[in-house]
Amino acid sequence: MTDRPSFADEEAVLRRARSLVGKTLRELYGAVPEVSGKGGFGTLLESLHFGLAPSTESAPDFGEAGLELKATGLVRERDGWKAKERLVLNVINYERLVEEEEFTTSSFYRKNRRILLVLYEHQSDTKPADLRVLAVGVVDLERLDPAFALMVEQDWRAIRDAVRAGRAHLLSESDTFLLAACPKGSKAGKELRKQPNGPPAQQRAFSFKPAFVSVLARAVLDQQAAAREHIVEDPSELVRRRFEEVVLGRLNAYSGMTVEEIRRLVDPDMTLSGKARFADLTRRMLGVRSRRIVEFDAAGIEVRTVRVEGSGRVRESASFPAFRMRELVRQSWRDSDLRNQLTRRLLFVFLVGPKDAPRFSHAAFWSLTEEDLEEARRVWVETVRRIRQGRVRGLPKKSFSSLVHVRPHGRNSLDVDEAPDGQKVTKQCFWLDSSYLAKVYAATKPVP
DNA sequence: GCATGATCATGC
DNA sequence: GCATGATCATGC
Repeated sequence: MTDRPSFADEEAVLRRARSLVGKTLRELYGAVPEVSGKGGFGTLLESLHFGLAPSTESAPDFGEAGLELKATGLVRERDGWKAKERLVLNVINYERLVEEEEFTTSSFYRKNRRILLVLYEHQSDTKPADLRVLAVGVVDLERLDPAFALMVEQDWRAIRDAVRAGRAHLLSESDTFLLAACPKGSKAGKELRKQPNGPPAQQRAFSFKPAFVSVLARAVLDQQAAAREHIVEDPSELVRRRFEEVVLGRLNAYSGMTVEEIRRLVDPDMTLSGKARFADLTRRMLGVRSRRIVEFDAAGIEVRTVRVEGSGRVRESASFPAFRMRELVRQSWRDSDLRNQLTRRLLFVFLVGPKDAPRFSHAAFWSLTEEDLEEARRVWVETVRRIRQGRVRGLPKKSFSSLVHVRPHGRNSLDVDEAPDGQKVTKQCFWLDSSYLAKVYAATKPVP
């Protein structure tokens, strides 16, 4: 039994929630119990502000209003607020999940259909009671962008089917797009739970992936980015096919065609000029023109167009956005922009042949392995070390790693970044090595 | 042929 | 006006 205050309805809960906006818990409640660590803010919020006892019930926190309370930290980025982390929802009961047939009657859906989202500004080295609430709002799965609702449902099915197949222990967060099965528990592998058709698996919870939380948060903040296009114009398409099939199907329809043939089909008016011309073409193959794609933003998908020479060799490495050295040295690997980029799902589009007239080969989704990430960490750590030492003209180059290296990425040599010690060098970024791209090409190339 | 440094065209 | 995605240019 839990001791629950009764909020008569949604409006009563929301009134209570809105009184938080712009404040910290210490401002509202004075001396508060000392809590720390992850979830500290959420724990205080439940007990102090809403009078909820800790609960592991399968029903939402506010039964009458049908609202599940969740808090999430945001950080301010150049182009708006971004979620600091994934939003962890209910723990997955593998044995129950495999029995579930319909999404809308699932325990996940019943618990999380409507979430009361409390957004606070994340500050490192700040006690939970001193974090400031930015906004509150309701995230209702039924009222989301219809494509999102269907993508969440598809992700739920993918996770369920993996558990049905006895693969709960192999679930990875990169298997899905918006909703993931994330490890949950003290230390990886320590908290094992039974799964019906396979070996004991680490405890996992359903979670919204960070990019999706950012989208949800910006909707609550009413700061949705403008001028964005959908890949899926008719959401019913997602009733029949999985999102990745829609994306790959759309691209792979052009397999074997030259870029000129594709250009005539997708947009005869476009000129194939500029260094990013094949990336421009890729967007039109997907049916959009804008660089901002709603579904890709929400799923954190990064598209990279890669040209492969006839021999299977890739000449150019793939760049990531330029970094600022002063920001880089303040980050930890765990929270770094590079790790964030590399744990996203990558969508590679391979063009084969001479640079003036290549043919589209195929497109494939790709995720880096834990081993790859460990190598990226090594490069990142060394980069930070050298910047701190003032060796900003000698950052890890291609010969340092066959996965990731550092190279200039400015508009020209006058486009500079300032090191912590004041030295100025051309803006730099991390690059994913061309030899790695060649490996991905070989691994994903369809067998003729 | 390759590593490294520099830059282009576009769109946000 | 700048970031972005990608290619170009140079020198060994």
